[in-house]
Amino acid sequence: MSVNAVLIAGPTTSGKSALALALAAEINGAVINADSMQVYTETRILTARPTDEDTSRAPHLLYGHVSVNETYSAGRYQAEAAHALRTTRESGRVPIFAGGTGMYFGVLTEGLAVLPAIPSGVRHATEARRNELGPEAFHAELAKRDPVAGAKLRASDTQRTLRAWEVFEATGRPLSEWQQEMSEPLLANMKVARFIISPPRDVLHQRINDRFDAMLAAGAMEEATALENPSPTAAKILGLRELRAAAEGTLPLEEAVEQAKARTRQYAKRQMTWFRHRMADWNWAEAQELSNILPILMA
RNA sequence: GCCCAGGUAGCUCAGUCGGUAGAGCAGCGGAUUGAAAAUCCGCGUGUCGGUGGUUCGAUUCCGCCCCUGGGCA
Repeated sequence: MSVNAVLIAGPTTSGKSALALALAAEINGAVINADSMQVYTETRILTARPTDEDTSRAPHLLYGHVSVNETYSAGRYQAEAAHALRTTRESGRVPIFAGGTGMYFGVLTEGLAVLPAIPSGVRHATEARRNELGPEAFHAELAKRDPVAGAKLRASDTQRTLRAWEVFEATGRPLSEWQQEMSEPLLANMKVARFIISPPRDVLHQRINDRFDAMLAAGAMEEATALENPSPTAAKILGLRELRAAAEGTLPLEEAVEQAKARTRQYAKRQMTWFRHRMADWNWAEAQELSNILPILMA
């Protein structure tokens, strides 16, 4: 093997996890998670996390190690992935990163802006401020503190305007300045093989629909309703909102299921947009067959 | 069999007093630097059931046929 690490990305239900497992067994590898939602402990079904059977066949790192009551972030992923990478290499195994979160792959291959953690109190105060002012006035206030962010972001972009505001609030410096300095990519100076598993769209949609039905049959409803106070990050798990609404009786189950499936399809589409434009030079394969990637790995 | 109501975008529907049509959802395209399974931006994709007729022109008016739902038998 001439590579130090393997990256396998793909939209949800593309079969990337199964491929990563098969590859790990083949080349003495360890699978490291690159998915923002599979880190949560209590939501194995809803996030389609690898099973115990899977994890017994090869080491799996950064899966299900975080409670849904905790908030997670790209920054925390950077630290944890660095550690997982080190221990895996020390054990003599090949690290195989598998997942669907484009931004986390960015941490691996491009780095992340270097800036301090923002205290959670600042985030809460920032949200309260935006609610108080309304999106337009909040955006106008932001532009006074951080003109670059003000010009770049729309008032309607809740998430990014909040982020820009809280960074300025906590550090006294505009986010755009912090972003000038990037950390070293986790995989800097390593020989890396990169793959995208990209099934045809109609196949993907069929699999998404089927998988959600399977999740329900496997107890997704019980899993969703059992969660108490999921953090804002965990609350975004697809299907969670819909199933909880159904359990509360505010949405018919059939509609909840349709909405959850639709949102999953839309997510897969966003993933594909990212991959097409940010990972255009990766090795693209339609199916999760080992034979699609082994020749390239061994070359 | 007869009487109503309806057949318009993938779905639910609006509309055109005759000049080839528009909303929501779905879908498609794009952005993405610490909540990213999030957040944001852009785009109607259509034999207006079929067929004859009237008309310069029919999705719209008229006839017939087909289909769906309800009622009467």
